[in-house]
Order: sequence, then structure tokens, then C-alpha cells
Amino acid sequence: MAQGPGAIEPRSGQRGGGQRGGGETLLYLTDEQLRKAIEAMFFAYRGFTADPDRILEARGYGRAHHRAIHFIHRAPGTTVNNLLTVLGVTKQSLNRVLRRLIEDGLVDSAVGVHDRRERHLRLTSEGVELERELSDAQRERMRAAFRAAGPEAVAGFRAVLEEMMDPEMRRQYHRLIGPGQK
Amino acid sequence: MAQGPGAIEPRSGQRGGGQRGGGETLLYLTDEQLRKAIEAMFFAYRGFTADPDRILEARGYGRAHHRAIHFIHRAPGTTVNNLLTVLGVTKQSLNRVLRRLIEDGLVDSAVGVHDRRERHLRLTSEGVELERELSDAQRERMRAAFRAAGPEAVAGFRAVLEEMMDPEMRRQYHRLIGPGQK
DNA sequence: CTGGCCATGTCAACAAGGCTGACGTAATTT
DNA sequence: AAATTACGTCAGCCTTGTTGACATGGCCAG
Repeated sequence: MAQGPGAIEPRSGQRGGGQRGGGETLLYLTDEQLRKAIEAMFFAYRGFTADPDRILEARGYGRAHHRAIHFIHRAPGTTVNNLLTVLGVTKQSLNRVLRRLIEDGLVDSAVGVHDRRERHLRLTSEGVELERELSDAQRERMRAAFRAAGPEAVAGFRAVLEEMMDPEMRRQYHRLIGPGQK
Repeated sequence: MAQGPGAIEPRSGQRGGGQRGGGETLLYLTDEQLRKAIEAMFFAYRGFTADPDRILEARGYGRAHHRAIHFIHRAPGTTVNNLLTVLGVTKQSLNRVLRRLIEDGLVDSAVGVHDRRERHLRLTSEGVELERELSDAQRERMRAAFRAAGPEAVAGFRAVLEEMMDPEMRRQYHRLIGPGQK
């Protein structure tokens, strides 16, 4: 299955009565509300990726490169296998991307110390530079959205996103953002 | 630019002091917090698309087909050009998907009444059936996430997503979910 | 120390789904 | 009558995903 961007979907069928203003009950979750949320997710993800996409395009990279760069930056010295798990692609697919990044001097691959079969990946200074460029753009949009929506919205946003993950991914996510982190 | 799934990104740099429990200030928006949010978005989107992807795969369809089905269901009788705008792809790309859906009898294309150059698209009963299947799966996950996160979280979630969209997309989104809708 | 498993890289071939560019046709607008 | 619009289609290219097969070198248990 190709990994295009967004699956999406809706379908109508009003059920609970109209709810106004403050006291939402559980009936808040009409199919109608869910449909809107799903479409919001679709369009928001487009926005989420738009800025990095522009930057990457100029260099002839794609999102796959972005993801690799991101997670290598995120966990410097990570192994190939590690990255494979986080990204959820095959090693052949990752390798193609990784090879290019190494050739281009954005990523450095070093033989493991304990286990010399492993390769430890880290960004070169040039890699860090691109990462920052991508990061800044995406973070700026996120920051603006958060600021406009307010702190309470941010908490809710994060809560819902976390609940949307598969348990497996949630575990990965928590391992990434650090133990005990909310 | 290929349309793989997620761009993503982080970068650290703790700034505001630790904030606990209730009263988040604006300093809440540390780079650290933003980084987590970005990764949450990445993993959540994987979850968001996971269920439909499974269903589609069984039929040999991809996300592109899902998106077409979704928006045709959403706006029955829409024109090709309309769909093109909403989906944000080229007509050649859409046509490939659409042709297959029409051949397979999931979508019906009818010559326009006012303007006979236009084609009006709608789902056949078989198309509606698949749409419902996809819809149910995705909606169910969304519903579960909302239930677990609580009503306040839902409002915040929607607010942030909306702020993340490009203004252009936001306009489209509002046109879709209906005028005056929050 | 040897055989088996593991981590990684790589080649080949294929598919989905983006893209551009070029045309063709019919219908509508000017 | 000419220009524009809406749509379809052919051809070719790219990225990024997939399987399958195979090679190398290193670790570890028997």
C-alpha cells in the first residue's frame, strides 16, 4: 500500500440534539461532529506539512528525508534498526533515503562500539542546519496555532492526539518524549 | 514532490520553567512542548489512517481512492473541478483514481444539466457501502479518542487543528462543513 | 571454534500515486 | 467566429513504499 497522505472520511446522521455554548454532554459526539473532526484532521495535516515540504523541495528531498532527519536529530546515535521501528518502513526503503543523506554529508554513520554490527547515526553540522530550518518553520506554525487557540486548547489537542494513536505507537511516542512526560 | 505521509520535526532548548497542573501560562509554549506536539501529530495521523488503510488494501485501493470517495459522498453531485480543488492534486492524478472507481461501479459520473461540459459525481449504492465501511472504522476511533479525552479536549483539538490550516484550506474547510458552523 | 542468528547493505523488480507537458473534444462565453 | 472552459487521456518521470534474494561481518552459544 502506497503511503500517500491522508485517509479521511465522514458520514452524516444527526443524532443527539443541538448543543449550545458551555455544557457539552456526551451527546456532543454526533456523527456530524466526528465527520467535521475528521475533515479538520485532513486539512490540518496538509498545513502541518506544507512549510517543510517547500524547504525540502528546494533541495530535492521529500518527506521521507525529513522524517529520517527528524528522528536522527531527536535521538542522536540511534541505530538503523531503531529508526526502522520508529519510522515503520522497510530497511530497503529507509536505506535508499539514508544513503543519500550520508552521501550528501547531512548524516554520519559510525560503527558501534559495543556491537560492531550496529551503525550509529547522527546529523553532521550541515544536517543540523537543515533540521533547524525545517524545524523552525514547522514549529512556528504550531506555535501560532497554539497561541491562537489558547493553553486549554493545547492540552485538549495533545490529549486527543495521544488517544488516536495505536497502543504500539503510543508506547513509542512515550519512549521518545521521555519517561514520565505527560 | 511525492506525497508520502508525515513531515515532522522537533528541536530542543528548554526555556520556560516547569509548569505543573492547572495554570499554564504562555510560557507553556516551549520548544520542548512544540516538539512533542509535532511528534504527537505524526503518530496520531498514523493511527488516523490505519483502519481505513486496512479496509482499502483488501480491495486494492489506496488513500487516494478513499479521499475521492469521501469527498464525493460529502458533496454529492460535485464536479470534477471542484474535487480537484478540494483534493489539491492534478487532474491527471485524480482521473486515474476516478476512472477506476467509475469502472468498478462505485462512482457515477453524469453529464451536467446547466453546463454539459461538467460531470457530476456521486457514489453508487455500492460506493455508499464502502464509504460507510471506511467511515465507521475511522469514526469509531475518533469517537473513542474523544470519549477518552473528554469534551473540553475535543473543543481544544478542533480549535488547534483549524488554526493549523492554511487560510486557503480553512476557507475550503468552512465551505465544506457548512456556513456558520463552528 | 563452529554454526546460527543478527544488523546492515544492496540489487532487482514492481506498484501507487504524485508531477509535467501535450493534445483532443465538446460546450459555453465573448 | 474565436476564445475559453471542463474534461479526458497519452506518455514519461519521480519518490517512496513493497517483496525477495543474497552478501558480509560480528556476536554468541554449544
